[in-house]
Amino acid sequence: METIAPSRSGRLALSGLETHLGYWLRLVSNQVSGAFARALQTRRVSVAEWVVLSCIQEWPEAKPGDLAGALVLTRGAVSKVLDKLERKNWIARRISPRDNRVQLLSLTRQGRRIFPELADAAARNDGNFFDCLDAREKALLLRLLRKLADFHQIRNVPID
Amino acid sequence: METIAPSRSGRLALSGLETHLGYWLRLVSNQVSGAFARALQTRRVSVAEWVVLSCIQEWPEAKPGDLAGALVLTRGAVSKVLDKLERKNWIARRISPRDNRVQLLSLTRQGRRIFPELADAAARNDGNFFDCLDAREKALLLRLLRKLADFHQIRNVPID
DNA sequence: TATTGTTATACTCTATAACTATA
DNA sequence: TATAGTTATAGAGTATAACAATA
Repeated sequence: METIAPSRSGRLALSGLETHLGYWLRLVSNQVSGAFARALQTRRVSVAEWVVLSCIQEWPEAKPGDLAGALVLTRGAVSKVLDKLERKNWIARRISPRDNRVQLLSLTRQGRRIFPELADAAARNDGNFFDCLDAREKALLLRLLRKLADFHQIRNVPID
Repeated sequence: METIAPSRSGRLALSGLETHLGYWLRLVSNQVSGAFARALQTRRVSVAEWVVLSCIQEWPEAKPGDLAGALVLTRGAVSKVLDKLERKNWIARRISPRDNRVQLLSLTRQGRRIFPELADAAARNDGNFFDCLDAREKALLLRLLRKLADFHQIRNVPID
């Protein structure tokens, strides 16, 4: 059987790509996100649903338009995610008393019950992944990431 | 106009999500990847095409099956990316003399000409993004990311 | 029989843009 | 007219599984 040249480390050598910090960031980030997405998938929840649910939990009376802005999604895309969450009976839409065009979103009783379960799964996923770093290293990584986020004024909530 | 509560930093507050390192990793990673994807898009190139092109550049005589393994894609998905690159005349498929089922991939003359241009765009994108960190911080970030990648034995090449 | 690559099909996710209803 | 949310449509990207050629 013919094979491509393996690198010393066991990882396929890609010197061109590997020299970039962005490459490593993507490699590691995709692994964490992928693991979490799979954890959610066993509960038939998409990452977008989880993020939207979190936002509604965090911002009582959030409006679909606000979510679209924060998540950098179209209003149409948000509308569909909300449909899914509503069909699961995790969120409710009610018309704003101040403006009949506007919806105010909230968690239902079921939504408030399921949220901490998913949040725990997220925390466990995060914990498992980063526990190979000691407290100092974690703080360092967080500081560097926040510095990058601040510098580039990243304001949106990442979805995928 | 009604609005959701803004945080001190200007970023929407999401204390539940924000406490996780994975959140910040995803936030920053998505920003770098997104910027690069947009840079590629102006040249009508997808990230998958770029990654596959890089692999073929790096591993002469790479085979589609190897790429599927390295990129964690199905052979069908790889086949389609190769179709696109072949239609652009950037790569060539030739049958292995040792096994008629196997294809050996290579860059065409055009592919060899375009590759450094895209690699430069990648380097510029990376440079711009991380230049707000000094050399020590960059080295530190790289060390932490590689530690995570090593610990979790991440071997695949990230695509999205 | 097993393997390599291709293809038909379906699904998910998202954008664009037209639409409804309010303001 | 402008805005909030919905929906019809289309496109990208990927997986599953059946397929053809070869081993």
